[in-house]
Amino acid sequence: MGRSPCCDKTKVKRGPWSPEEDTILRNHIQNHGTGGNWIALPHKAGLKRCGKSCRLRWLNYLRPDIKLGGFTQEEDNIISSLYANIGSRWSVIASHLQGRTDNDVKNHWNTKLKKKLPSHNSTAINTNNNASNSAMQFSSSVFLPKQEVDQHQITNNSNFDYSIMNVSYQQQMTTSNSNSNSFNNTSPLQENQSLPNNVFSTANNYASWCDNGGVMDLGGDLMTDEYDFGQMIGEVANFNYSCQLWR
DNA sequence: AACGCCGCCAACCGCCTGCAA
DNA sequence: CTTGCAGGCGGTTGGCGGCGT
Repeated sequence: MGRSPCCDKTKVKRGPWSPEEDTILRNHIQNHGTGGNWIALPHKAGLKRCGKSCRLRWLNYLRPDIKLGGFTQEEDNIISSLYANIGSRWSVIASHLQGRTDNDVKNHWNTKLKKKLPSHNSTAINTNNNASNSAMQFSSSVFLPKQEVDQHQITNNSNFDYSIMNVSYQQQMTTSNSNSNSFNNTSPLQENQSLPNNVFSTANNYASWCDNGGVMDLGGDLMTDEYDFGQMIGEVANFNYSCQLWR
């Protein structure tokens, strides 16, 4: 038995939005908000559209903070890094890019970045579907290609200090297993001077972490009382790794 | 000029998740 | 605890425009 549709497809308009429809939707949301109910919104606004279609149109196109135009090299780097780290979690990736939507990021990846990907790098790109014992799995569902990074470290003399990952990984596992002893807010960078300070500059994660007083905002994964070493270290490692391969 | 191919991207589809009843 | 609904999300599609022949 299939799922019932969210609206009667025969009674709603589909296809591209007209400027008039955009104006109606924009005005309605700016004057009344979404009302917390997208399904009811088109009826209230006088639109013959499915509620989901209205939501998508607003989020991907009409929102005032939408950033239009091409992606910068820095944005490309962030997308590539995060994709290597967490796979196709486009909403999470988009949350790291001011004014970009998940649809934007997804389209950009599929049409541009995926083609730039070196073929030999294909095995290094993790999705959450191919995690295995050879990958490091963190509590935040981030999978790190340990062997790939390890091997790359050995063969390419990358300046990434992998030892810091081991320390942080063990701390993370210990904490999650014992369900106690929250992390203090000491940056791993402060504990290990061998990691270049500029390693975070592109992704801005370390800066964000400092700015937030040790709180890491990773889209939907807001860490509050404790620092998510696993996720951050995973991002750093993969960022370095993907940057090396990118060259 | 006409046609076909291809890339881009807006929009749709359907599954998953969270939450309220 | 179960069920149903709405929102959120990622995968996919289809239309359009640019470009080459």
